[in-house]
Amino acid sequence: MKVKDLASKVGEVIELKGWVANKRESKTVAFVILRDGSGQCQCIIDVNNVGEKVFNDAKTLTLESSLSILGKVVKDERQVGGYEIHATDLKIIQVAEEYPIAKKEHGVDFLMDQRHLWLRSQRQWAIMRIRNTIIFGIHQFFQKEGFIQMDAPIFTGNACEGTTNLFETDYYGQPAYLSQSGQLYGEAMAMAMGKIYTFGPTFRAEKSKTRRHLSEFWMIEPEMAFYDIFQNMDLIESFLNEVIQKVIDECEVELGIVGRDLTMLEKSIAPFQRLTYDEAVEIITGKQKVNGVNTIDTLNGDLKSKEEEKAAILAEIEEREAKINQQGIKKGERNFNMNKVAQLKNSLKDVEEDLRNIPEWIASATNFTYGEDFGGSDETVLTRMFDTPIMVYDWPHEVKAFYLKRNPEDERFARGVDVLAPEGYGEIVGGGERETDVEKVKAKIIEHELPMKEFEWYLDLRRYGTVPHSGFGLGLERLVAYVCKLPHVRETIPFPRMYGRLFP
RNA sequence: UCCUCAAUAGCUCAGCUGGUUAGAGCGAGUGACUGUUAAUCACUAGGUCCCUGGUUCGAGUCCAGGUUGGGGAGCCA
Repeated sequence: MKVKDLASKVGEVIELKGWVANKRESKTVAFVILRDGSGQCQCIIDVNNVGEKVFNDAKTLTLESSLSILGKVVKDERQVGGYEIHATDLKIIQVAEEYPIAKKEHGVDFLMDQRHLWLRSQRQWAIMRIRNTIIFGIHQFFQKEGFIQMDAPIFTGNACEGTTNLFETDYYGQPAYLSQSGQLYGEAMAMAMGKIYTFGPTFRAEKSKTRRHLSEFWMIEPEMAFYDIFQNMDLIESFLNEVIQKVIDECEVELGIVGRDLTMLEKSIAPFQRLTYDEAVEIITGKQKVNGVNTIDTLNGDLKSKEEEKAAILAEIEEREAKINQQGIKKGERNFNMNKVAQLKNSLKDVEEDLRNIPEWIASATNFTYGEDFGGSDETVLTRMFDTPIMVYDWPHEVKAFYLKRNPEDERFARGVDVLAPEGYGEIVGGGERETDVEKVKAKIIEHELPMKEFEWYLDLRRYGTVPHSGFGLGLERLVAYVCKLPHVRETIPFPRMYGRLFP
């Protein structure tokens, strides 16, 4: 019996197995919040129903102790989930040692050290379930569309985008790298199957300490024969729309737990804004208005509202500190206010960081040099102007990967496309149409100073029945972070691997 | 690799311009109270103030170097 199925068992006596998520006790009655992986439910252990012995056992329960409870399901609107259990019996499996994660705010480093336990907390539980729904939704979408799932190798000899951010391993005496993309292999498979997608881990040794980088992350890379860049963009659009819609439909409870504001997420299910690089640059630099406003004015407006927000937080801190210092204040109320102040101070730090950043974004946007790739702040500035994801295509070929096709109308541009998620989440998809002409690919390999010999097999794909083809790569963790509106990708994967962290 | 901020009790943090035996809350333990939802009351036990060196009569506090972590840049998904 699982907590999620209680609705169908009202009035019956059932057994639940799980862990103590929380406990409150008094002389004659104890309240145990039991979590079983499917949800949480309050169990009432009344000495009059279970007897002295069982009640005394219940009193020994600590946080995260494991147990099974027998009891009657009772509907109670006050409870999370709407039901509670009136226990008739209880079997303790283990009384847990003192649990390190308390019911309070913790620091990131501490929580990361306790990741194996942190996963049990409600918020992490919700994120992992949303991740699962997204993964399943991705497979469903591609399978429905007739794609064949393929597994690209993880050891690879090809360093397709330079070796600086590759993990090198010893492969029977020769260097092998951990894959940073399965795309080249995906192209080969697409020539065999028509439409394929990879779904696997990728590794990048970037010594990045930012909210959107991991050293090990999961990437989904579809590759389609006979698709041009515009068909590619159509696919990206319907793909993301369907996956996000599935999460909205199926993860209402989980999205509620992570505190996701659905209005923005719902707005993103729509045709995406499509901009060429040139158009995007015009908007970033403020020369082109969007709905009557330009980026500079928008950012200055943001600056103003952040300042108001800061003032409001400061006022609330002052108010609550005054309350704390009042004579004769109840201890509980005092603690409550102290906790609030601690939270407020944290949000103050965030607001102050925004206040420092926004002027820098304005400066970086106004001074943007045509021809360069977008930086993190440029992406933020651009996405700030729209509610839906943005697809930027036709990039200056110098800043893009060697395998991208040039725009036949204008050779200055490569047919790459980046999808930028709203709300500051930046690039979640990178893709494009691939070069089909063997000589042009060769020229690019030379330009990028890549070892030609190792790419001979890739060139074969152009020698034997080359066709127009396109594909893209989606970063799973970035998508999860965006869907959940998390401040950092480290919470989107069970055991994040990033610069400076290998354990647990 | 660069810029920037931080490191004090198991946890979250105070500790002002260097000055006796370093504080609070949470958590833990004990007892009382209670159909409770991080909000009752009291008591108790918890510290190599990250490391090394320096300045000083005196360093948690100042300086230098290091270590670890946060945020960001670059690069990317």
